[in-house]
Amino acid sequence: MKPSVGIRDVAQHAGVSNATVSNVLNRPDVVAPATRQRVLAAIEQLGFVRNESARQLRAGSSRVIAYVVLDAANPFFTDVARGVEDAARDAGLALFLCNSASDGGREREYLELLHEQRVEGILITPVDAESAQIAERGTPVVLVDREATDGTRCSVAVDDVLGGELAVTHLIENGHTRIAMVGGPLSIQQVRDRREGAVRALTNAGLPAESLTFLETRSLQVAEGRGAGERLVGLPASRRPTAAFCANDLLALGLLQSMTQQGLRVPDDLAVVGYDDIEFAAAAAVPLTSVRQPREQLGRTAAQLLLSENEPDHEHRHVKFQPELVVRASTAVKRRK
Amino acid sequence: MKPSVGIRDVAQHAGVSNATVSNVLNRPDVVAPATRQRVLAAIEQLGFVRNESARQLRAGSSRVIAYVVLDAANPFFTDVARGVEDAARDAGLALFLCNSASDGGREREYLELLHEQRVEGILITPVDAESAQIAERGTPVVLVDREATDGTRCSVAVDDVLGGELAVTHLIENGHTRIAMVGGPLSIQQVRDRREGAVRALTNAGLPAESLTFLETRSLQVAEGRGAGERLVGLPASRRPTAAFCANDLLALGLLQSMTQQGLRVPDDLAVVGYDDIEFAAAAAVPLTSVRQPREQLGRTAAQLLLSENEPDHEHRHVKFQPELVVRASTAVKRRK
DNA sequence: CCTCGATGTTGAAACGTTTTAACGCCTGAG
DNA sequence: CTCAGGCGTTAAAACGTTTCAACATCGAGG
Repeated sequence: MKPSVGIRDVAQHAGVSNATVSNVLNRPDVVAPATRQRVLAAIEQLGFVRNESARQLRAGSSRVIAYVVLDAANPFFTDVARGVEDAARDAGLALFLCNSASDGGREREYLELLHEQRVEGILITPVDAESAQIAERGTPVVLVDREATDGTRCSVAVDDVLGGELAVTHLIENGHTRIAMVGGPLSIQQVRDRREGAVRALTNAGLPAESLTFLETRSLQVAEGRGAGERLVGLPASRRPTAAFCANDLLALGLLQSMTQQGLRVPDDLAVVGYDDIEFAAAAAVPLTSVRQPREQLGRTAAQLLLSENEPDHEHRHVKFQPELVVRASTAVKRRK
Repeated sequence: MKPSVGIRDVAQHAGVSNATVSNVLNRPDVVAPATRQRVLAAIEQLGFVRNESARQLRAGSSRVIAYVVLDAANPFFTDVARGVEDAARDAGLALFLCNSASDGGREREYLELLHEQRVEGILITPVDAESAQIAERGTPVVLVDREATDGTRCSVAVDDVLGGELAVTHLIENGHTRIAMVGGPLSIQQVRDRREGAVRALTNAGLPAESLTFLETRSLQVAEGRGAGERLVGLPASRRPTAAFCANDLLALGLLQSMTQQGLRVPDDLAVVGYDDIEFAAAAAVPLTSVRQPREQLGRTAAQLLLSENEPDHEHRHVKFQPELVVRASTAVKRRK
């Protein structure tokens, strides 16, 4: 069933030593063309596949990096992953994606496995602050979309406070004064930062911090956005916000849907701003104003930082990108009729 | 920097032989409790991490399966992956996700790497029919969302002809007779099958096959759906379809957006049916009628089939699931005003 | 007191590569 | 004719585990 043809079978078949076969595989230029041909033919004929475990055991390096992602179903992360993969390919590395699905247990298991596999490096968007304290075990680790609090590793993040400020400032400029923020849970650093930015925008405009109605959700999924929409509409008209800032686009899409179902118009009855600018934001029936993060660049930079880890004079760095507001129909200024 | 503490360092530190350490790791019950404690303490103290390469080299098995996915950014595939991972976890295996991004070259590279890594098995949604002919190299391979034409491997698929038939029959029952199908490229088997189903539905209803306007797209992305929408609206009113069947939900979402932008109402001016029933389909501003595939079950079954591959009396099987129509607002019957 | 089986532990041989230093051969210079 | 140097090839030693047969140790049964 599995004859498991090895390098020495190939060697024997080609009438050379196994060292020569190894050379053909790793330094083709060093072996005479004639011999090389003979060896390649033997490889083809026997269906030989190099055993990466043995190779790695001896050679040390694995040619693989991994990205442990928080939620593989969130388009934001798949876009980041695309950036990671591009950078990895440029460096001749393959990328394995692991999905922790916001589960600390899974995350730990994958980290353990990846360490054991001796991957070249690990990128991770950790489930929570605790799990970010992953013990250093010899494999370089870079935090993605989180800021490393201590100086023990590199991190790549986006300025979420600024993002929140951009979003809410935009709403204020459009004449809104009663604004809601939808997001949660507050255990997520991002949500806290974005809210802080929102409050700062209000303060800058001379508005009281209380004019921000905070609707906390249990997760950042579409369904939660729908729920928030219902809560919003249930508020007494005098206190009901005229605009909502959502902590991510999935929530915003849910909110949007909820509005439409309840017979309210976006942006006329409620302006909506999302966060992440995922592809579906632009594709929504009412295209969503959103705070764009440089997703692919985030991934690409994280990968590059990871690769620089084993340079001799490596210093851990914390890169922070600036977000950018993308204005679309969901916050168009109310038409005077 | 990397002292690389091995099993024998642990052994020495605990005053036992390396065989005992190995036993603690793999058969804890066989070693005396006292010794076990001592060894575990040494492991902890030295920060030992088992070298999986060496383990695998000797032991043969890798405790990992991989899923080579066609497009990691398509929610359909991430849902399938979720099913795969659940099944893998139940079997004590980890899942590595690899993204071929519809690129035959990447796909080949990943397959090569995975073979070399000696993963326990590979699940793959191949880029095209050719690449489905992956040479058997000792690692079990199962096709996902594709039907294996030859009997050399297992496959898990969904009846796409039936799916197309369900979709278009529904439209016909709602009174539509001029129907468009949006999808492509036709090199994708799924698209061909779904079209075949659409035609069959028309035939069953006694309508001519020509009443199906086929709008071919270059990919199954949102942007292509928007483009198709513009082409559709550009048709002379007499020939313009009153309903559209899209080969997947991404196209349908694009089409939907295009309609709204052009001031047409869904479903009043154009009824729309999608395919896959991804989460965003229900969350769209006009909730999308769609053909649901048992995504997670697809993944789960594929994984189970893969695991059964190394049973002694294994026979390659081809599982085919039935799709199901989910009716939502995008095909609500036109209200008589 | 001897034997036996059970229980725990160990030494050494794999596993399939990569790598290093050495080897033989050939060519051209002296 | 000798010798230095280049080139292609090779034997053998790693790499860090797992596994297996063998080995102590001990208590019980004869």
